[in-house]
Amino acid sequence: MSECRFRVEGAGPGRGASSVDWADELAASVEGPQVVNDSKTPSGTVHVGSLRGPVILDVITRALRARGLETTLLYGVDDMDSMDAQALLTPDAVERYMGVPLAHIPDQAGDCHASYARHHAQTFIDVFAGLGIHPDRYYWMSDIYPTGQVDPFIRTALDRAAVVRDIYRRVANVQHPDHWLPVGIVCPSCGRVGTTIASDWDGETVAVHCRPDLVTWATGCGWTGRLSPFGGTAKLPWNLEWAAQWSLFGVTIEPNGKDLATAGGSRDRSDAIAREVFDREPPRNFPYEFLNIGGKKMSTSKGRGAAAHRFTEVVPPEQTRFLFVRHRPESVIEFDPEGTDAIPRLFDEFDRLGAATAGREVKGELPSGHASIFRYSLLDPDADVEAVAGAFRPAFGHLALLVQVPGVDVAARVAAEKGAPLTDAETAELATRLAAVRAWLEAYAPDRARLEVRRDALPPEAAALGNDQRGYLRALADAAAEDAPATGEAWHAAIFAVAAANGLESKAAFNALYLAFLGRPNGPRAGWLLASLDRAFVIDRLREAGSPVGLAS
RNA sequence: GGGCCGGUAGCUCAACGGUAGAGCAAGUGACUCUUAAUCACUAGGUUCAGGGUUCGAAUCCCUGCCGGCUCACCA
Repeated sequence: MSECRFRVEGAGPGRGASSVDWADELAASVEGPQVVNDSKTPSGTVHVGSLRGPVILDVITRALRARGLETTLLYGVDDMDSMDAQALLTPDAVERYMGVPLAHIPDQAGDCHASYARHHAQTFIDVFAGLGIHPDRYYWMSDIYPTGQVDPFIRTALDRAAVVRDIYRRVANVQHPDHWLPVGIVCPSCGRVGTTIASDWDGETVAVHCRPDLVTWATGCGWTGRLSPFGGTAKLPWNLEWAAQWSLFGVTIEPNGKDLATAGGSRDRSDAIAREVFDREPPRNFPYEFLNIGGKKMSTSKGRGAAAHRFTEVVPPEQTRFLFVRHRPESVIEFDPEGTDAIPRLFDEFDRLGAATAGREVKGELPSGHASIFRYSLLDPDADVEAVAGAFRPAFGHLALLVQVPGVDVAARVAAEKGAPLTDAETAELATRLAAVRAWLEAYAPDRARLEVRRDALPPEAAALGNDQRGYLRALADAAAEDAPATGEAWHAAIFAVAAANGLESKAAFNALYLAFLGRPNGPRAGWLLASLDRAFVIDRLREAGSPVGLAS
């Protein structure tokens, strides 16, 4: 099954190209109306990496339209492909449905979808929509075949079967038997398509045998007979189906992932079939690389790289788009969100390019084409880029700290940082980021990003406290016992007052407090942190941490 | 075995024929001071190796090494 298929010919973007120049260069190199196409087998969960193709597709479409070219974006669902992975089926369904077209398998989730294929296609359609990717039309091969639109291509493929076999042998080094025909009949007895083999084309019908041993992953029922391959009783094998789609829909540009782009791979075969069997020049190709997680291919079974819908819960749409847009398509993207600050950095870089796009001065060098990168990352293709870029965006890392401090009015703090009330758009952006921050802390954040008051016992890290700091903590405990500070401000004042009275630098004072309560040398606003805790606990902990060396437990 | 991408500072990457640079991390200091903030400064590189082309190579060519993905059955 394909991850997804997509790739620009001759040229991915050349070296030295600006980061989004690849899309603009492609747009500049074509003339007339364009049809951009991709299709996917709806076989299961969508990984984050499989979003790269759709994002590239969408950026290309936007670039073409920006140039004023009439452009249609198509997305196909190859739901006549047969089920070939047991793991995707519930155990009781394996026997019955292996080898059956995905469109003919009941929805395993039992949530009202018409079929297995519809269920899974819907999940990725939803994810696309969330990323601002809206194909002009989705087409379903299970709908297309019964209309008879594919029949002319099936007929041509059968008439030129020898040419097809030759292409397979020549281009892909795959040797089919001389009687093999390039068509997959849906068995009228058991409904499987992956187990049938057709032969003896007489111009109207083919001989069909549903073989128990044709493939290892499914068992045919043994049916034999003759059938017409038209009107939905059959499907073309993948490489021919692909080429037929190009002719059927007039596709002019079709990117594809590098799994298909390899020499002798699917794209080469389909290109040859388009030229030699269907007499049509294949669309412009545009190969793109994958997304690796921690140097490895992503895989949910290895716990790496979440499913797309889960990833997008943490990384909002525009940052997800940005992740893909800012790298050239032919470069592998290395991204490891697990236990790293990769996600906060992604936000920081997005914000930096936004600030630069708004004309503000930013630190560091900017990638070439940074304004385009920012623009193509936005959800709305018609957004007012200047206005969006100029909006205030609180730093992800800072929010991650604020949300963990009890009693903080985050919105007020953010407005204070901005120095002005937030606009409606900024308030909405803040809400989005807060949700992302919470999800990140829950799912990906490294431990060092998490704050936790060590209520159960004095953190071992507190052993590093110096005697001056211990004295300070004891003095603060005494002061707190006497004055009973109740508010963050009162605690704050007490922290400074006691530090001054003990001749301790405030930096060392805060350091002592963080070690005593959090087991780390820094943290959130200490006065407010202490005020949020039970006072008796605070005083006990101050005394415990303040015990002279040797007496501390 | 074939194809593609890559190997530049601790990490992520940029320079793509003209003096090797950023961000983050690290270190120092400042802010009469909350601190994962901000600011200033510092340090850190035989650009994987070896040949070649060139006035000049991280960059172009060849060879090799290393890493990753991918294809070779189906889709």
